[in-house]
Amino acid sequence: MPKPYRRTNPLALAVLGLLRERDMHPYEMASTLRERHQEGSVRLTYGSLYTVVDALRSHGFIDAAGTTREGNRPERTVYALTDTGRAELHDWLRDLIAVPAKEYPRFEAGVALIGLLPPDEAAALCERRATALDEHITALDTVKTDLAALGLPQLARIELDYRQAVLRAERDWTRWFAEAARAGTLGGHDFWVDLHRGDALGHLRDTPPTRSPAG
Amino acid sequence: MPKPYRRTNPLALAVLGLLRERDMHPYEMASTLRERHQEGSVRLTYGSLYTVVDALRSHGFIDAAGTTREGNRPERTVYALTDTGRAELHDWLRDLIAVPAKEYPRFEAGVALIGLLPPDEAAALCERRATALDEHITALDTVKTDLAALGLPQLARIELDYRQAVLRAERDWTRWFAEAARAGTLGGHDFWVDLHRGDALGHLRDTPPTRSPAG
DNA sequence: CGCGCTATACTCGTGTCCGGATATACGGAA
DNA sequence: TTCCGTATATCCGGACACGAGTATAGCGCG
Repeated sequence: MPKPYRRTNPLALAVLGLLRERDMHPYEMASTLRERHQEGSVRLTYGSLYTVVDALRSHGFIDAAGTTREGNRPERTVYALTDTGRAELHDWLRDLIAVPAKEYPRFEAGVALIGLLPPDEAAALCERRATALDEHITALDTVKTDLAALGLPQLARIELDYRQAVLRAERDWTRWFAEAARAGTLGGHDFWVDLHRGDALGHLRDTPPTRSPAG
Repeated sequence: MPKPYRRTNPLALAVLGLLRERDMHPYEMASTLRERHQEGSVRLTYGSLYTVVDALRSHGFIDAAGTTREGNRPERTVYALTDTGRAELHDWLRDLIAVPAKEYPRFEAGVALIGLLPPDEAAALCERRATALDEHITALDTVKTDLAALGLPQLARIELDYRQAVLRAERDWTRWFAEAARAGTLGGHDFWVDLHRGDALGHLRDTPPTRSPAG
């Protein structure tokens, strides 16, 4: 009774996707992912890669297809996709796309506590963030034109379009918030200001009145 | 030489934020977070909570302020924020807001591999997702009006505004993609269709021509 | 008045993640 | 020739996450 596979690390999905094309050894998977700029959408670390490959093997989704050795280099184990592995890939992918999973972006945790900082500092930090996001977005533009120059069609770099769309929304919201915090137009602004009165040194108050600024 | 704190789990940030208000024992932190609907922006599980609290203590950010016991219930350890803890909270929060961290949303990994599914199936799945996102967004609307009815100002639920803004962008992109996939207007569409010719049963091809549809 | 349900308050074990260490090969410069 | 940086290829240990388990308390209901 092998316990069901938990589909945690998306790197495992990428591995299945690669093996659908051809047999590979782990290091080759990593280089191929890098070559295709997939490390932008899937977190890739060697430690995780070998853990994940082993988990997939123990669940029967991939098979060791043999080992090779070149000279005195460490032995390489080449893996191949099994039929259940192919089914798993298909199934996982469908699920990933059709059903939005709850994500916990770090910035959202920060926003929930942003009342702990004084309004003008919060605004300044958000402006910094918005600028950084702008740079990120234009950087993705150059990546896109680079890949287009290599002859890759839009479909082959579609996740960049997605990322840009989300980044733009993030930037717009952040900039809106910075302006609203400066202008004092947010509901609860007076309370926010009161909380940080006499907070010139920038450290946080000891005992806020009644309830948290964020709750 | 205590190794530097790595600021991994945002739950630790939330814990520091709570202790800034008043001393608490872990279970109380959990209930307070739930009460304030913060579990929407910070992942909260008991296992992690106790791990995180212990890590914060071992780094000197919080202190055991004493233990209490009611009747024969298990002993409760109450924690208090230290000065370094207060500084850490402030610093972490500033960093979280000003510097966008690379995130790896699961959907992006799926989008990168979406060429592995035939166009019409991909479109159908994306439409399902877009509908689910619509429901999510309206659900957040009711949460917002509920909290407003309780007298909480906008600032106290600002992270809901943020989440909605991002969800809307996600939904719009997803719907745009579904339509483009159906209409065949994406760059590389012919190639995409060819890949899945004769794929009526929905399983994936064995050997795709030359290169992956996503690479 | 005893039965089951929910709330309180942790604890533990297993699985996962990942930074850094290890070891060889190879090409070019000094 | 030897040194050094980079590419090849994997593994290990410890930190981390979290579901599931444990145990008591209190309350409502028949």
